Amino acid sequence: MMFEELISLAFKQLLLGYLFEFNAHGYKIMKKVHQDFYPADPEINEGLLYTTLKRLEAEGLITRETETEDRPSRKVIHLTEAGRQQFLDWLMAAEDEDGVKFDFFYQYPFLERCNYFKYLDTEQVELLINKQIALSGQRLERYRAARESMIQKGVDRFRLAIIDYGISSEEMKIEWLKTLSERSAAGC
Amino acid sequence: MMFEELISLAFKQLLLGYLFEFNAHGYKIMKKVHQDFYPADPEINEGLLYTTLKRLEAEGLITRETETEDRPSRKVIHLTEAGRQQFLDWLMAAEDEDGVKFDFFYQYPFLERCNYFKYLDTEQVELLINKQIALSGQRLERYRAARESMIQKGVDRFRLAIIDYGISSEEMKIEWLKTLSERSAAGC
DNA sequence: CCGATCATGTAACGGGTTACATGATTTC
DNA sequence: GAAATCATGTAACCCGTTACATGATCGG
Repeated sequence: MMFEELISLAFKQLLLGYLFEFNAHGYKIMKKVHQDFYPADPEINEGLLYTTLKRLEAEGLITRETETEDRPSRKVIHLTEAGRQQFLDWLMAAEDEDGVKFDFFYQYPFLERCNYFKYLDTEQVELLINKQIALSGQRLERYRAARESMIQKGVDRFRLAIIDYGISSEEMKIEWLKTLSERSAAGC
Repeated sequence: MMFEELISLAFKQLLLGYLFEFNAHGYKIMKKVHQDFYPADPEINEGLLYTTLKRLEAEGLITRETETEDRPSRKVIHLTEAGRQQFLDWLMAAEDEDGVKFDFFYQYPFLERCNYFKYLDTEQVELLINKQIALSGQRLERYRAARESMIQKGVDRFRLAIIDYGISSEEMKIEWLKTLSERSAAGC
């Protein structure tokens, strides 16, 4: 069968996760992905979706059956046992390192700019920092609202913990940005 | 000239940043990138480097002059005025949002797994959490060591702030992981 | 002189984005 | 019957990875 060492990549894993929880057809998944991650409404990205589904089918991780009863003829997807197993293997894997030395550097794009702030004058730096504080504040609001709606929907404690991570992360950023602002002002 | 809306992507921007600070040839940059980001010693990735340099030259952001004096014939790179300007434009840009709703979700791969922890039993979850705590602890040590060497090298306060962000980030993660562990244990 | 390092490059391939094509069904 | 939405797909392109090719020079 030979697909054991196909490294589980981002989108593929996302699909397996969705399909582990419910059976659906492509369009439905697309809608849900965008509802979960994107605020935009054109609901694009059929490209990756259908090509990845084709690949998953070829790898024997899913099956797709055309539903002729429903008029627009959708293809209902089912996880195969191999697919289920591969998802669980990923879930229980303890390793997720990829060898990058300072991964946090890429996690927050602002840091890339910060790297060169010595070439800017204090006012410009102050402006950029304040912009970031505002952005983090906006994200905090969004995350807190999301947390509330998650509680009302009754999501499990692990998923709630994820949004808590997001909140802590933004709070930490804001604190760090304020310290940075002080340090920047003090150094001239 | 027409290259104004070429969105500045990760590696391209990294190169412009390096070249803003010093003139160098490809091989030297490659060494430095790996020294800064990768612990491995095979020092691979010529592919992206030289193709990107070619692209930057075609875009008029750099010039390359072959140094015939030095024997292995290196090509010394210089940022053009357009290149310098594009770097500064990026540096002073206040926007870095890309529309992803919960970007932090992708920032920490563990969260993707956490999303499905309700399907695992408490011991397995505990195991995975402890592994993450250990990993964060290792990173913390590395970052703190890096901070010390940065101080000794006399890097500017903004670059020091970047490593401080990394340290805060890992400390926050560890705290969050411990809370998660408690919550996980309490829920059964 | 042999291996390590310096130095520059090409080619194949991968996931992901963007844009387009197609057609059925629902809604107004 | 026109517009919106449902539903599936292809094709071109881009960044980045992996692997390979080439050759000069330096240290043992």
